[in-house]
Amino acid sequence: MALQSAQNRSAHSKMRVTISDVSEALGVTKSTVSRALNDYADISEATRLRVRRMADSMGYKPLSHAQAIRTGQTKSLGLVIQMGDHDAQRPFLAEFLAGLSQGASASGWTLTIAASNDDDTTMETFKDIIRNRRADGFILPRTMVMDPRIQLLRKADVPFVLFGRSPDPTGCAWFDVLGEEAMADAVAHLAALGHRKIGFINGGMQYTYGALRRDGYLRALAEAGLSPDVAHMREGAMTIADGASRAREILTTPNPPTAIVCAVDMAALGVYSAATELGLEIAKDVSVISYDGSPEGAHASPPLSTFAVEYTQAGRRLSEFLIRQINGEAPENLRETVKATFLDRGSAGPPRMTSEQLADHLSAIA
Amino acid sequence: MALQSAQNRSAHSKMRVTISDVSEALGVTKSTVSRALNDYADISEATRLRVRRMADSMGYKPLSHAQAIRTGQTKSLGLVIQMGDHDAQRPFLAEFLAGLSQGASASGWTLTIAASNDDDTTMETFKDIIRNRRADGFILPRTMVMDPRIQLLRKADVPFVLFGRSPDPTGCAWFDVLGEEAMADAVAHLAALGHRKIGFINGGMQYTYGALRRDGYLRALAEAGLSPDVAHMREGAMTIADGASRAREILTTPNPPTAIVCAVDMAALGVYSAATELGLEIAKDVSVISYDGSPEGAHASPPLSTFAVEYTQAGRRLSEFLIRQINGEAPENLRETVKATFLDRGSAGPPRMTSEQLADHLSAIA
DNA sequence: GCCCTTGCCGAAACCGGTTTCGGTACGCAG
DNA sequence: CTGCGTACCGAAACCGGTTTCGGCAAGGGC
Repeated sequence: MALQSAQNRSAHSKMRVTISDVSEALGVTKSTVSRALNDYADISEATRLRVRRMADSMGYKPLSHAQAIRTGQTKSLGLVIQMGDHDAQRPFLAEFLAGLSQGASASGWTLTIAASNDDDTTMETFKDIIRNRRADGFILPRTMVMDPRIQLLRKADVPFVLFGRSPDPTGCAWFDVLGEEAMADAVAHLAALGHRKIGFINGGMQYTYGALRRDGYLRALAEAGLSPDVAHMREGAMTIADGASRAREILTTPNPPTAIVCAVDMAALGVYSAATELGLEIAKDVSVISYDGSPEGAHASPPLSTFAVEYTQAGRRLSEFLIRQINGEAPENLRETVKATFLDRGSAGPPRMTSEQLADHLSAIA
Repeated sequence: MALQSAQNRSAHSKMRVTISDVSEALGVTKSTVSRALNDYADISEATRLRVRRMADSMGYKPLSHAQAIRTGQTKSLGLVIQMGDHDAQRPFLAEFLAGLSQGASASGWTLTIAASNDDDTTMETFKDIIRNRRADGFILPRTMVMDPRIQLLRKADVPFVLFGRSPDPTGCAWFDVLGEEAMADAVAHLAALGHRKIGFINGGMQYTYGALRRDGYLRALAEAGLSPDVAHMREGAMTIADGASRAREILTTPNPPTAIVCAVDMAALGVYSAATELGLEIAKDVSVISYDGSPEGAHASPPLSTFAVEYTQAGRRLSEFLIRQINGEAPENLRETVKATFLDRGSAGPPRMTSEQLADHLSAIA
């Protein structure tokens, strides 16, 4: 009945129920309702309960915009997608967004997104969102070693969480997948299969994962008693074309590796095409293990063995962390890393030839 | 100087400049400033200009949340991503979002997105966003023949635009790509190459594009003087697996087609795997033309000939249309369709064998 | 010269919340 | 019985805008 009277109060039949509706139904002032719902100390437990119940039964939910003008909090998380970026992240975007959205809406928050083309507009986009208070904090995917976004948000004192880690962790919360562990596991796996020369094609070194994955590769190499060979190491491969050219260089060295570890799936698919071009068979002549768990890899032949990242989980944790940070928790306590899960799909096998035989085979074909 | 005084007014040095700052700087009331900026008729041209200039020079921009509580308009567009959906749309999501974001921010609007898993939560998500006024209107991708989203939004009287057309167009604005034209062009192209039997693998018939693309296929077949054969037509193929099983069925009929038109790229990639499995060579034994322009198709071998859709443009137009509709324009005037652009990448060639020879070849192998 | 529009702007209410400031009632000590 | 602190809630200001209402002055018709 209280509900009905509230609904009939206005000419609009389908009006929202406001805080005044609740307060009138209870015979108290809106300030009491507000403070009761926001757990102020000067509200008696009995009143708090009465208000809670009535608000629930009437289906009252405060309008976030109305709150925002006083509190300054929009209850929305910002995400700026950089389009100029290599298309490496695109296949995962849907999952990532789903995770972010889930984590946000679990606390009644929403997700505000913007896209930008180049780096300049990216920073302007951030500034614009901050100025107009369209978001209370930001999720920063693809953390870079020198990240202008971090600098900007630090200076503006706006909360943010990283998908990735940072070399300067002060005041940074993050969620990340241990790419270095994956690279190390990949090397160990290949060494156990009998490979003695294992190459490495890294991704962009401007990202913080670059150094991490390289170190993981080098560490596992050492642990396997193998020595690194700079002739078999390349970096900056984010696309299929990148991976193909790097692989061609590596495989045509005098002592080519019989296996290649890739930091990103796209580069691995480039290795596939380079191998085909050179007359080599993946998993037999040259083994490949990669990282990302992208669907394209599953459809390649042979299917690409790769370390899969759960982007939905990452998104969920990131928005949760960001909300908690906005609500006052220390960013240092909001850090989590998880391991990637290895999908052994068949692109890595025991070496059919030694490095020498492989070199002979290649020169014979050419 | 006006700017400085405004900034120094508060203890917070980096406060936004509010409407009061502007009005004080001009010696008028905020109501005058508000009406001047909103083009009210009872403001003299001289005053309007003075206000405009001062607002610009001070960098004043109204806070959308503050406006929202009076006007009810959030100045944000809603998009609900359905994750349960087939992964067909994922590769394009980034471009689509970028377009939406561009179109929105061009008018100072933002994009609020949410993800949902199943159909039930989708509708709840819509209701939730409407109730809490997180968006003023919605973009509906993947229009369905019986679309519960349209029903809901119609009843709630919330503006929306379709990415796709609707069988019940009353009150609907849309942007769409002419898939039927693409299918027709594909058939004509294949017929010109000499194909006499051309199969068709359609996508989901619950979507409005299903009937359209089928009709386009049938129309072009008739125009080429060819008769349709139900044995060579399948539907409901949205994934690689779907396409593969449909292709297997079609190619193992007594008089198999020498070419197959696919409504979606994923299905076409399924045709690839079925063909490989059957010992057939794409573009030689069986030609394929598809639709979507997905990146996966470009990396297949041979690269997939497909009709590409410009998702960025689609997104841009859609948010533009939606904003204009929210601002009062009639949805009937906000409709646009464009043609897809054919990317001839080599998966369609002249038939190496006739249908009969193909059938013999297949039975010989088996 | 007077009245009545019309143009233009200020004053104040309003939107839906939050927060500050007092004031009342009560319990308890002196 | 009085004084005082405390628990609890109402009144009102406030956030940053929009919108209604009314009033003043200039202009036009008679």
